[in-house]
Amino acid sequence: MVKKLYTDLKPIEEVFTGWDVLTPDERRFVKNNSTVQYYKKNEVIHYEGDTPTHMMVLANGKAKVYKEGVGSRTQIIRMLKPGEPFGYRAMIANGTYNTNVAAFEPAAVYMLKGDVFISILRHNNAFCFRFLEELAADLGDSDSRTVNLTQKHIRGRLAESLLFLSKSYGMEEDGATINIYLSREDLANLSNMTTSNAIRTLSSFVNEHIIAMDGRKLKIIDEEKLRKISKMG
Amino acid sequence: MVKKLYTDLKPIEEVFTGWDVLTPDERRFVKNNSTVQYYKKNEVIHYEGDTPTHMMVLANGKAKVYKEGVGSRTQIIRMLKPGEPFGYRAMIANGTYNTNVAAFEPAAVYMLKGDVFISILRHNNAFCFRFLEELAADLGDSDSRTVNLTQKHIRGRLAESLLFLSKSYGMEEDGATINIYLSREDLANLSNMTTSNAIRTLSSFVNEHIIAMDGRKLKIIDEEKLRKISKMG
DNA sequence: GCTAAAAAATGTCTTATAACAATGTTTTAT
DNA sequence: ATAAAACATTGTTATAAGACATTTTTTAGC
Repeated sequence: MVKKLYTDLKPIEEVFTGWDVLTPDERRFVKNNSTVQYYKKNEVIHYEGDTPTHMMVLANGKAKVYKEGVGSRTQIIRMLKPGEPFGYRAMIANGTYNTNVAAFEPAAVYMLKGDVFISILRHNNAFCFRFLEELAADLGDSDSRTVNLTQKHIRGRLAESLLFLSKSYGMEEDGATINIYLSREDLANLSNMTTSNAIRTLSSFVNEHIIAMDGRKLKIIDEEKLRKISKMG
Repeated sequence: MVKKLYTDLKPIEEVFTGWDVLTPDERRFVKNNSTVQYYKKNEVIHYEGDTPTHMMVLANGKAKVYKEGVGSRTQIIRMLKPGEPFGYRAMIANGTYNTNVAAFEPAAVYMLKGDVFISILRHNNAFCFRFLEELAADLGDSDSRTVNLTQKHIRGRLAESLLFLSKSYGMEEDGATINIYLSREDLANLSNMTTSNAIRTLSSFVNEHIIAMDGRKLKIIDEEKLRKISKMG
């Protein structure tokens, strides 16, 4: 099983497009200083407060970036899919991790030594610019997210999460089932609400024929309506 | 008056430390492609949705970065003080402005042509890295802010805002009065609450001898208690 | 396959905070 | 100096969403 994963895994230079701009030497440097780590379902990849040591790229699986707030309430900040880099922000900012990251499902993570990553950032301008773009996009998203989570009402927040998940992870073959299966609790933590309210609101959406549910499988029936609810707040 | 401002103004290379890493040629390039714009109290510097044309640095005055959310509710995302760059995130992300920026008080803004800014980013690695650090720090702040604004209760959010303002803008000579005078509405928009509730909560803090008020002048009496309230939520 | 544990579902009750309204106070403009 | 507008204050009411409790269903471990 683990062996199968090893052979299935695309090499680090292929999963993440950011390496495109590296010289052959730099590529070798990256390859020689990278390892793969495997994580079980629900296993934590790094904790808030820890000192970052590696720049990471999710090779496969799905993961959540989250923060524990007041009174052990959890807020999911961002979600990761294969090919996405993470864990590097803290290193660049020269601080500790600001968030936790955990795998939703069995995951493989490429880990590039921190000093190697920083060294390339400092020498290869195109590579540096590439990450500048990445952070610029993330910051815009984060600011929007702040406003959406604070101002929208429950229905709007949940509708937004469903649209986000479907856009981010895509649909299954039927073209309607969202290609990620979250627990109600995770869905609640993504949408800033209690688990009970996530369940209740999902049920309302089913009654209103906006979505269909089969356990954790969520199918979007009326995307237009969902979009409207998300927009209205 | 305007003339006085002109002569008082430090040159663009001095207000913002990011230029340190430029070559003499680049410095000249920046100087030759920069202008100064003056804004009146409450004047908007740029709007959400506009296409960015310049990288800007607040030369003097104070400004707010904010978003209009659902039902014309406003959320202040960030506040600017002299020497801080802004308006460049959208340019790097190759999109439109995600936020509005407006001056709290009469302000002077250095404006560097966008293509010049991008060109230097793409050629000077140290300069690029400098902005990478800037964005990395801002993203960490934004993520924390999301959680604080969604999970803390009203008192916690207001306490946090007061601590933030005092740290960010400093104190007056008395060592206690916060060196920025915000309207109740702005304070509310910074703290994600209605104006009425900002006023009510400020009054409670006064009754509890945590702060003292004199119009818009806010004096922190018991910082320890404020910190505790902010932490507890 | 059975038991224990975790997750989902639902109901009821409470409360924090927004919404609305009315009045007093300070700025600003002329 | 005066009127108008903006801002601050306070009270009352309504409600969205959390807290808590209970039951049902699903999942995981042995």
